[in-house]
Amino acid sequence: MTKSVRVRFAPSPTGPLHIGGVRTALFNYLFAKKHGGTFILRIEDTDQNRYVEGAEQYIVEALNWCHIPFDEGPNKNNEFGPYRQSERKHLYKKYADELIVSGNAYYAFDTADSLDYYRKDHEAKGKTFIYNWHNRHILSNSLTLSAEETQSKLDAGEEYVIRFKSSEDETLHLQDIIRGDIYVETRILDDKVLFKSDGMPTYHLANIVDDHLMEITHVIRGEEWLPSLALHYQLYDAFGWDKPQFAHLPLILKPTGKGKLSKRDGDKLGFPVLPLAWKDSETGAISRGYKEDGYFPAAMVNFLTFLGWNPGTEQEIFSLEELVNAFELERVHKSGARFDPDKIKWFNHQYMQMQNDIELAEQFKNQQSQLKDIDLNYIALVVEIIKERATFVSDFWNLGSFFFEAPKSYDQKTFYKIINNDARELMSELAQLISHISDFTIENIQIDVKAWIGKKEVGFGKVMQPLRLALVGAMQGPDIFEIIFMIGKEETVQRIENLAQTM
RNA sequence: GGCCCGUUCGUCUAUCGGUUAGGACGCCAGGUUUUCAUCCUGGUAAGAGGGGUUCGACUCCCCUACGGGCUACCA
Repeated sequence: MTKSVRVRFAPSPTGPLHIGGVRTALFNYLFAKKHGGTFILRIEDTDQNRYVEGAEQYIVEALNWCHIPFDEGPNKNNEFGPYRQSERKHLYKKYADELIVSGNAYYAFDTADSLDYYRKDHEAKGKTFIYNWHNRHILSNSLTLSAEETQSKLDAGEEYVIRFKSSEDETLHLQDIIRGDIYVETRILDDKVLFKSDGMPTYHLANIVDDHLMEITHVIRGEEWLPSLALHYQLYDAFGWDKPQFAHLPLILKPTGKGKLSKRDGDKLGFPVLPLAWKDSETGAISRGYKEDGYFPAAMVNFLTFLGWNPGTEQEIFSLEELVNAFELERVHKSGARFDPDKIKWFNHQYMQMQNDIELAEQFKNQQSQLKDIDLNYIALVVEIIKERATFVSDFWNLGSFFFEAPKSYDQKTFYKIINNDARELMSELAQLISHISDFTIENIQIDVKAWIGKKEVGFGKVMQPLRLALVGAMQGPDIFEIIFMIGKEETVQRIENLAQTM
């Protein structure tokens, strides 16, 4: 029997999760659900200096808003917990020690200053300083020091780190579900710090230990981790543990220009890069979020899934359930994908059409104070008419304010175009006509008005243009007879008379 | 600089040795709407370059160029 799938999303709480992180979480979720597995949230807060208040809560809220909740994580199904690495602190030292005993790691006493000096010195000579086999024998560590010296330094409470003893001459064969076979020479790898002088493990140690303890079967993470894969392989081997399978996701790139999408791009480029708005506690600056900008979570999830993945068919609109069924890691791309703010808007427009009118009406009502006393069913009828032209609920008011209140002004250009004695007289007559329509249905209004225009032998435009101006205030909006029917006889007559008077 | 990964229309992508290289976003045009938008139809536009392998390469291999990532006691 194969082990049941267990994947984890392991962000570090250094700020709000951005859209790239959301996609990593999403692919983990999709993969887990596709295989009936478990999706775990693990908070990698081993760097106390970069910890940001509220970040963890943000991550949880973002996942929930996207409807990709985790099955195990902080305060949820504690079977493999705790899920914050800071709360697992006591665990890691033992494993680091184990590696020292087995000869796979060693104590290093080099100060940050001295390493800094080496790096700068090498850089000045056009070389790169790498702490590994070629120079560890001349640096200050338990490999160069005698056992007694090392022990006395330790006893004296001198600061130390524990480094992995990377092998000197080995070719590692790494395997990635998305990228296939990768070969790396260990001679160019450095002896990464596993355990920091502050008593915390580094990412590498904590990650491997936790993935092992939490019985993670598939590590799905961003491409930025690919260079670390060699180290992680060596770590698993050093512990004698089975490795999970790995999949490194392509990065999301800026819409234009160079490099990967960063948190700062959003405000700079005029679109959100965050799922939820975030207020920086230091600067007070607020970064917009997809939620607050009016995106439907399902639209964002749909769009995000198609960044670096596709089902191989021409279908683009997928519910989350369909996504789960169709998702395959093997079809994930190797190369980075540029983020396209236009396309996510298009997705939102598509999802708008699938939304329930009453629910949209509720949102609309909550956003627009003018709607406070308007019947929800009437708002829903308006929504039904105007949503096909809308991308966001916030578009509704501009698209259909005239369903709720008379125009406050008239479009100047159109007004001067249609103003003449003819029009004024026509409008007065039209108001009369409409006020006498007894069975006020769209069909009847249309038939009567058109018949009247035909009888008057004036062009349709002569009547329809001022009529639209009277009702809407501008040359835009849905079918005129639909508007007349919606706002009702009295209101229509009133608006036509208003225009006539203004003329 | 070093190491690793990548490279099909402007963008997201299909293609897994034989296709008029398909779809979507955007853009342009036409139609519908006697308005605007939506919508519909059509159009624009691509295999980085050079070598191989092969009867035949977008597809396989190599080189170059370009892009991306990493190169911390950060994740």
